[in-house]
Amino acid sequence: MAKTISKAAKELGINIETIRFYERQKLIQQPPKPIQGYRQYPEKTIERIRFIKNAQELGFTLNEVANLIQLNDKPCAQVQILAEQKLATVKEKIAGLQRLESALNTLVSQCHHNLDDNHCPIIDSLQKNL
Amino acid sequence: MAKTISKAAKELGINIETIRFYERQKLIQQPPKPIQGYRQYPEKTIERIRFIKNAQELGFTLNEVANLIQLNDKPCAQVQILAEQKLATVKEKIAGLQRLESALNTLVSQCHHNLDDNHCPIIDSLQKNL
DNA sequence: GTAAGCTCCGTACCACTGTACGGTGTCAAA
DNA sequence: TTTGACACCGTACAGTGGTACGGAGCTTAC
Repeated sequence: MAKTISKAAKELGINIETIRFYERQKLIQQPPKPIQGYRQYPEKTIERIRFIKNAQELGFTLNEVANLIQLNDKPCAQVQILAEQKLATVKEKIAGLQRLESALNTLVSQCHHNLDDNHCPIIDSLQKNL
Repeated sequence: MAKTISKAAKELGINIETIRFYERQKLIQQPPKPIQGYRQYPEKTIERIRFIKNAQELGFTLNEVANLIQLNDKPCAQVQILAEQKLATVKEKIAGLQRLESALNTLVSQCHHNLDDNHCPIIDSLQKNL
């Protein structure tokens, strides 16, 4: 089940060095070095890296991911509080992105209605004081 | 009309050093140094900085802003394509965050129904593949 | 005309998120 | 048993987006 670092990296589609970096950042645990042979990365660790990558995709920094991961040692009640806080920031992020979405939508549709190809409403609007 | 760097920075609500940084990055042109006195930042330059800041708010990197600036002379259609690409990634991010939101919601409500404080459904789920 | 307060400029530094390098150890196959 | 590939480890460097500092020079107000 467990894999060497390069197999793990390949499966995850990331660089070996990234895995080592996450180890240094304490985002994942470095598997113990066996007396003989290379470190073996268990499926659990690989899943955690996938979790990190997923969270990053969603706009979480590694620091935020670390917080999420630290939920591990705490009693359920505390985990819940942290999860609720996270939920609130997720909601804020969604709201922010939705504002962005509608701003971009407006701009793009202005472009659609624009007949003068040499004059762009997006460029205009970015020059204004919002 | 033109302003010294600190007046410009103040008007824009940014740090003086940020203006200098943009000059070094060639995002704005440094006004010529007069024989006597300090550099004068014309309204056009201030507008461009506003442009940069607005574009950043919309999630464009400085590199993308540089592209946008180069598009200034180009047809609207090309600007539109860039904006649409950005729009697509924003939509993806929103969808991802909404999935996360509902996952967190589920977990939190599971916590609510959980009686054993030493065993947390959220922790269980973090071990899993998202 | 002098002090306070700007500007100028180069350089250094910051956090973040990796990536690369070089020397050495280990493994597996021919 | 030798060879080539991979692992290990520490350290250095990279790109992004700034921020800080220090020693000049210049301006403005008193």
